[in-house]
Amino acid sequence: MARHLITSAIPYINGIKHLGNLVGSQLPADLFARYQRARGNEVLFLCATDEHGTPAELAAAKAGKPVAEYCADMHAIQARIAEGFRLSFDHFGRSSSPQNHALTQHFAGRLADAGLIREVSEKQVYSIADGRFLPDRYIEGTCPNCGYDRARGDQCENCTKQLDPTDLIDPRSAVSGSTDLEVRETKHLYLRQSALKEDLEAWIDTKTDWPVLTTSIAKKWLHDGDGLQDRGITRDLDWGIPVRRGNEDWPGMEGKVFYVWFDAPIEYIACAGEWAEAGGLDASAWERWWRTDKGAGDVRYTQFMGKDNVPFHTLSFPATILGSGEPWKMVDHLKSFNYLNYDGGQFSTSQGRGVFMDQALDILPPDYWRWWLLSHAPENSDAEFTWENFQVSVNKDLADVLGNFVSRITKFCRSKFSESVPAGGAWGETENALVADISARIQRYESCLENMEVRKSAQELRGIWASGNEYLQTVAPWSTFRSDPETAAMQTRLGLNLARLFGVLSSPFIPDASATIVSAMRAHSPAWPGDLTDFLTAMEPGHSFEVPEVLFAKITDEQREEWQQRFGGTTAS
RNA sequence: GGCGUUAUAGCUCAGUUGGUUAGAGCGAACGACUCAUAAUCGUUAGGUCCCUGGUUCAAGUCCAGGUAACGCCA
Repeated sequence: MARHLITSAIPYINGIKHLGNLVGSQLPADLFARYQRARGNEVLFLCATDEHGTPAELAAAKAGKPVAEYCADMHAIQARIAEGFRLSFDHFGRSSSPQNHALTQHFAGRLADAGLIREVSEKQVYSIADGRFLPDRYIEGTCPNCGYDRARGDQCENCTKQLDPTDLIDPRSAVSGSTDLEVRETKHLYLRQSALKEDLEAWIDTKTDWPVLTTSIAKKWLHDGDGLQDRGITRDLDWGIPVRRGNEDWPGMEGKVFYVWFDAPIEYIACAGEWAEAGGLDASAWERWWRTDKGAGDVRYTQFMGKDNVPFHTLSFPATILGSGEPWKMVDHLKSFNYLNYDGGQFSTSQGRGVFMDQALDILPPDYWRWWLLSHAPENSDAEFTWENFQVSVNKDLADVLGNFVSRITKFCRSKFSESVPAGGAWGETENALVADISARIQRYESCLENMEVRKSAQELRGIWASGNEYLQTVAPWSTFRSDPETAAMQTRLGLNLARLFGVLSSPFIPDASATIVSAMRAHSPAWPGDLTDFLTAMEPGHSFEVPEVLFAKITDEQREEWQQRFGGTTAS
């Protein structure tokens, strides 16, 4: 039995993510996890919320809540939505967990011991009224270049000129509007990524099976300009993981926290600790997934993420792990996704443009979204969501091809025979050919899923559903029935068994509908098909079933138009 | 301004290391069926593979230049 460690990029805490975020990491990771479990493999599937940093603090302030409370609330909301989409995390953790505090401090200590941390003194803008240092983009002022009065400390978005906060005329805090600012000297820790460049490159060179997109991004960062740059791992904030060197204080670093990019990926590991704790297990339970010296040698680790996250996962996080000198499990395969656009533009939180995860679940069941998103996943290039395409795809694939198949075969059997599998007749050439055809299709389906070819696997699955309709159309039991009821019974029996097969095979994509089909067939948690002839004769004559409710109601033109309107945003096209 | 990605049928997209007549689904037209969610099944029609030039016996595929869209960075 293979062992799969699977992680999805961890979503940031401030707000609800849109469909593009969902299809870029969590959803395909869930597909893979569900498939591997269905094949009987051992899976640990982890995700969490990324909770530290300035945006979280500001969002909390805006909501009028203490940041810890805000994060706890938002974590609960994101967890509920994830459940709504049937994301089957073994644990949905939090980067603010005690486990992550301890582990992040541990890594920092190890890196310091290895001589991979250096201290840097730098000048940053301090807001006296806010009582805090301000990151560049939270300082506003007048652009010295074009006179735009709302330029940010990192860049003027009017003339795009790159700025330093000290360049701004009449700078003020974007948090409070206060102009009572001063430049203060502050000390920070930097991870000497440059010293690990050779190790990182050697490691990446071993990953010959990674997509070109992934390795080329990594190589670019390794070689661009002066090569891989050292990176600050601390910040002057209140909310975060206090800077400590392992279990000890870090002189000079009092009151500072680790920078969110440093602690967030470590949460992948810490999350396994949270999972063990939640299940009442001891440390060995999670260490056998993460420590190659404690049983993780046979683990295959796959990460899912959007393309913007690739540098962190190919360089920064591996630098942390390699630099520690400890035997942590490193990623084996890294599946990255492009972006999903919304109706000719980008999803936009500020403009309310596009569909967000909570809204999606308000209007339709999760299977609709899962099917469309996965069958149109932005694997090779950016993809496009349009309501017309969504309506047509979902109606055709789910309602007409799959839903109607289950409906027609169960209703036919009920009207001509009864609500149990009919007896009589024997397979002929057509049936044997069908089994051979579907066997080949299943093999392709499995191989696509194994290789995480998301779109292709959806196509294969759809083809399997369609073969059921082709069969019924060819043998036409409704005609056969008049002259040869025995043969019609055999054809109907096979049709019912096909419905059960589709239920089982579809579970990674559309878990709810799959469960409905399987339970309507009164097939109790059937295993993934092995020998197809056996599988398609499993429901024997006399086995009772029920005719399920309509599996997928169609999306009407009225609904589509209403949603198009509602989610078009303030600058609707 | 630099870098990167993309450009294939009306739409959404496949096209492996260059190798006959460029594929799928949807949409369209026509036909079959009438068990079923006006569903299904079959057939057909649609392409100057963005443009120009080059390499080659052979280019959607490789190279150069251009155009357009998008993204990232300084």
